[in-house]
Formats: sequence, C-alpha cells, structure tokens
Amino acid sequence: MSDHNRPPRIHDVAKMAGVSVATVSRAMSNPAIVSEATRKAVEDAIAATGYTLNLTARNLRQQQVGGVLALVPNLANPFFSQILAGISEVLRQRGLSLLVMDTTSVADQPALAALGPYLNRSRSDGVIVLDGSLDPDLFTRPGCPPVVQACEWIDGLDAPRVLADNVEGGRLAARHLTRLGHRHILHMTGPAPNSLTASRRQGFLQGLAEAGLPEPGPADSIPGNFETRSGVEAVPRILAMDPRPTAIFCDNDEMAIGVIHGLTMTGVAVPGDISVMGFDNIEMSGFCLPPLTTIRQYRTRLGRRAAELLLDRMQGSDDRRTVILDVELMERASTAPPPARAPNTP
Amino acid sequence: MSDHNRPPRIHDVAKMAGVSVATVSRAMSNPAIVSEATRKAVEDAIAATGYTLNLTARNLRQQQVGGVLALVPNLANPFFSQILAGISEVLRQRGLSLLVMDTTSVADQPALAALGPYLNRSRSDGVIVLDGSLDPDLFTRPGCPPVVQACEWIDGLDAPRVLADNVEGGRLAARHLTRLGHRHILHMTGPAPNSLTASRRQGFLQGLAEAGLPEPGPADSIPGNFETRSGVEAVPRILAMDPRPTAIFCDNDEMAIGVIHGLTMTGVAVPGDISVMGFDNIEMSGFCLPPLTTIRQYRTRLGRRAAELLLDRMQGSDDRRTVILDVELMERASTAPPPARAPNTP
DNA sequence: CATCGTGATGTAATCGGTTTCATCCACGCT
DNA sequence: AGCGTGGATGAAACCGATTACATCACGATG
Repeated sequence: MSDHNRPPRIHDVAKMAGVSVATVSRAMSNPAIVSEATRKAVEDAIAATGYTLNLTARNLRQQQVGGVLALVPNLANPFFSQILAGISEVLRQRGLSLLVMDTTSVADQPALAALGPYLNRSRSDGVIVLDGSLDPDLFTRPGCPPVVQACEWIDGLDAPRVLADNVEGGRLAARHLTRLGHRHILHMTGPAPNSLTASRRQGFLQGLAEAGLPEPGPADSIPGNFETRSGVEAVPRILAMDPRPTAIFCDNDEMAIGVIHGLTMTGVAVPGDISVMGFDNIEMSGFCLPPLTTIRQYRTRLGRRAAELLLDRMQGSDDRRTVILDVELMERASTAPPPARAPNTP
Repeated sequence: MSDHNRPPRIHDVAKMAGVSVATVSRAMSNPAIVSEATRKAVEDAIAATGYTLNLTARNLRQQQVGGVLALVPNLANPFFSQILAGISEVLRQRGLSLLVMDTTSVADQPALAALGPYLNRSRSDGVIVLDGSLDPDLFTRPGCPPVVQACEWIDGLDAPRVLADNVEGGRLAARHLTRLGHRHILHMTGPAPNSLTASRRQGFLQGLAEAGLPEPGPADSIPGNFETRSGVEAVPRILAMDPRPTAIFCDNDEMAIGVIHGLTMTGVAVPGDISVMGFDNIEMSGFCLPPLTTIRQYRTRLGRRAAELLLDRMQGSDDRRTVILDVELMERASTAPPPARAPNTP
C-alpha cells in the first residue's frame, strides 16, 4: 500500500491498471468504447484500490451540480413529504441528489435575499417549486435553473405544472353532497391568494350550478389557512350561522378534521347533524372518527411526474404544458343525507 | 456588455475591479485581509457583473461537498419530516445544503449496493441517520463521512446520538395509567428489532414495577409496526383477550389512533371502556377523537441538535456523547380511570 | 501498395474557484 | 542608511475529474 491513507484517485487506478486516466474515465462512463481487456483491467484496479469517483470534480467539469432543489412550504407537513418521496424516487434512478429547502423557515426574511442564492445554477440543476406563494420574479432572474411547479402553482410563472385536478375535485365534492340531498353547503376555503383555493372553489361552484343550486353568496364560505386549528376555530362561527349549513366542504383534510373535532366537542353529530368532507386523502383521513369522505389525489405520482418533467427540461425540452392528474372521490362515513329538518329550524 | 451571454466568472470581476482573481476571492471569503478601497472596488464589480460564485469549483478546491445527507425511513411520515425541518434550519444558517434520501425506497435492494455510493465523502460532508434498521457496517467503511444518529439508533454504531428520552417516556406512560387505577395494561409495541421499541418497553416495565405491579408476561404485549393500520388490525385480538386490558399503551401515536379507530368502530368506548395512549405527540393527536393522551417529544429541536452535533464532528470534534432530550406527558381525553368492573367480567 | 477509415488509447487543456508562495512597498527601529 | 516587519497583492499551483484532439495500429479498399 503506497497510499498515505488518502482516498484513491483516478490517477491511482490508471497506474494500477496500466492505462491512462482518460481510459479509466471512459471505462467507467462509457464502457462500450474501451476494449474488453482494458475494461476488465480497470474494473479490477477499481476494486483493488477501492476507488470511488469524486462527484464534485465531475460536476465541475460537466458544468452541473448533480442535484435538484425542492422548495417546500413547511417540510413538517406530511402532504408535501409524500410528494417529495415521489421526486426522490425518480431522481435517485438518475443518480441525482434531492436537495430540500423549507420556505417557511425563511418566511421572515425577504424572499429574494433568502432564496435568491439558492436559485442559481451553481446550487442546483433544476428546481421543483411546491410553494405557490412565492414571487414569480424569483424564477426568471438570470442564472436560475429550469423550474417545474408541482401541486401548487404561481400565477404568472411560465413553467410546466403538475397538478391534481383541483377543479374536478371541487366539482366531485359538490356533486357528492348535493346528491345526498344537501342544499345548504358551507365551503371552508384555504387562504385567499392560494392557487389551490381558487381552483377548488371554481370546481365547487360549478358542481353546485350543475345540481341546479343558486350561486352561493359570500356568507356561504369561510376562510381557513389549511391548518387543523383553523378548522377548529371556525366551528363557533359555523354554529352561529342562520340558517345553519347541513354540510361543510373543506379545502383540505386537516381543516376537515379540525371542523369535525370542533363540532363533536360541541355536541354536534357528524354526519348526523352536519356532514363534513375534506380534500387530499391524507393518511389519517381513513382513521379519524368518523372516517373522512374526501377527494383523493395521488401525491407520490405527482412528485414523480414533476421530477420527470424537470428532467426533460434540464435536457433542453421546452415543453411548458401543464399536467393534470386525476382525482377520485373517497366516500367514507363523514357524509350522509341531511337530517329530516335542518337542526335549527323551528 | 462583452459577456457572450455566459454567466460571469471571478476572472471577469477581477478584470473589472482592476485586481487579481486571488484578491477577489479574498475579498469575498475574508474581507478583513484586503484593503478598504479594494473591497469596495470588488463589491462594485460584483454588483455590476451580477457575479455569483460557482460552488462546485469552491467545493472541489476545498475538498468538500457543501451538503449533508439525511437518511430517512419513509419520507412520507410526518414524524420524520419535522425532524428534517429542524435539521434544515441549522444547515441553512451555515450555508450547507440538505440532501435527503428515503431508505424505504431502496429497501428491495441490498443496502450496501443502494446506499453505499451515497455514504461517501464525495456525496456529502456528513450524514444524519434517522433509520435505526440499517447495518452499522455501512457507516464504518473507509470514505464514509462523519455520522450522527437521530431519533432512532443503530446498535453497534459508535457515533453520536440525539434521542428523546424514550425510557422516561415509557415510564411516564406507565405511571400515568397506573395512577389512574389501571392494573391490566396492554403494551402495543413497535417492530421488535427497533431501538425505540426496546427503550420504550424498558421504561414502561420500570414504571409498572415502580407502581408495584407484577412483571407482565408475553401475553401483555402485542407487536405492531408503527403504522396506523397495525393498530386497527390489533383490535380483534385485543378484544379476544381474557381478561381484557383496561388500558393500552401504544409505542406511537399512529398505532394508538388505529387502535382507537378499531375499538370505536367495534362499539368499545375510549376511554369509557378502555383507555388508550400513544407516544410522540404528532400534530394530529390533539385533534383526533377523543384527543389522544401521549408522550411529547420535541422533534424540531431533536433535528437541530443532531445537525449541530454533526457540524461539530465535521469540524473534527471527536465527541461521541449521546444527547437525551426531555419528554413530557400530554394528558388529553383518551385516558381515564378504568370502568368500575372490567367490561368482560361476569 | 498507398490511402483511408476506424477503433483504442494517450496527452493535455479545461472546468472555476482557493491557497501557497513570492513580491513589493511602507514603515519603524537601531 | 540599513534592516527587519507586516500588510496587501499577484502569479501560479492545485483540487480531480472529463473530453477535445492527436496518435497509432490495423484492416479494408481502390
């Protein structure tokens, strides 16, 4: 052993195999263009030295980073982490690293100062944005790598999008509830500027119209922020409504679970007195009580598609299409026909 | 503009500022050692050219990667993603990237083949392992960067650990339930080889002993796999037990929620007939019905500490100590004194 | 037989920074 | 005046791979 306890480099492999470093490099990255005997010799030398290639050196030469950055609003939210799992899967197959950055952790700073340095070709080869609340201009600055939007999207950002069919989901929710006989349905929405909020609302209204219901007024929706707590906190206001709604469609499962929690704690039966449904089909929605009727979207698949689209763009594709993934109604036990009389009708 | 649409390099900045590239480099990384006037000139030139440094080049020269790898069993599990959020926070402050890899996505392949290439100084500067089921030998191979274990740990791996006080948590659970008057408590455990399972069990037994209860037999525990479904599926076996337990301590919240789901669907009241408690205090535990009594552990803090410890090790510290973080009993509504008579006593 | 093409390989430039080492200059001390 | 000292800076080596280009051997072709 002549190595001074330093990891072997390609030079050491070349010497041991009796070939040049160029040949070693070729044997590794494009085995077809070296002779059988040489390849064998190189393989043996690699095994003997325990050589592993220095990715940083390769990346520098090839003008790439070898990784893709995912911008996640709130890493702690399981909804996003499942999308990440899909992204991770695709990237790993291509030998790329997944870098993640939590955008909420920098929410106190100006986005440009906090995120700007990361939206750079020297930090990643591509970006998948899961946060629809970011400034589109962040991604159009020179030096920003290719971008794909997943799940949420940013108005005015001209980059491919991979979305669940939120409009259809909203429509399915309205159809489900109206078919059960509900006529007075409250819509608990996400935060106002959010892209998901807008399209779920749109589909929901469309579904109500198809059922022949009149256009709901502003009193028929109540804003939340996608967090469970906001569902709980909406309950007193919901119960004070007159007439009281017989069903509530929440823009995500967390809020729906919060609403059910609040209603149940107040003695209102779900779905006996009020039906509640959610959106997303998070893991927990099948196990809460009552199990939650919701709209299922395929998060792992969404992550995979987003990663695939990004890889295309990184290879120069100029495909800017939006991919819409199917959603599906998951009918569980939190919805039922309305009570014979509205609970607060005399 | 003389740039041919190519991002500016340090050379361009140097030319514009009228200094050498070495000086530009120094002005950026160690401003104190260049003169006031030079620093100003360089700053102006950087602003004028829109220069951003190529991290890959710096990393190559400095023999580092600029990133830390987190090995997560199941990215889709919110429990882990919250730890990641803590890790991410610390790393970002130091300008390091967070790389994540889902170990379940490679579970079908031999760990060495799948993970080996990533456990290398050329892929990351350090590793945080959240998966206690991995082979310790993976991390002792030459070329593996410094490792810190967080949350779970690997027997036989001599690397710093950051853990919640699982033993104390088990003890608190036993104390809480015995103080309520329970004498027959079932322990639903995690998978057998898991490090968390063992220590929670140990604390639980200790707590029972302190309450003067006899050592429980093998029939007083039932194995799960930390997933909600395993909690649901355990219910028929639980209800068939004779005598039937009056309380169930589950090794995590997901299983507890599954158990509550199963019991409630079968018409058994929680906590009226059987008390259930969990471990972890996941977000949802406060909102399920009934709200879950559980042991809280501080996941974000755990992630932060792990990252800090790793940074120490990366800077050469040889501190191998284990950090134990406090846990806390969260008393909610899923536990109560046992019914006057055991439900299935004649 | 000369020429050309082709496959396999070596040589050296290259990626874009950091850092060592040398140089230069101003200043203070003897 | 001579000399040492320290601060600021530049020239060039260096990090470890990839790859353009040159070279060479060999077989096919005219």
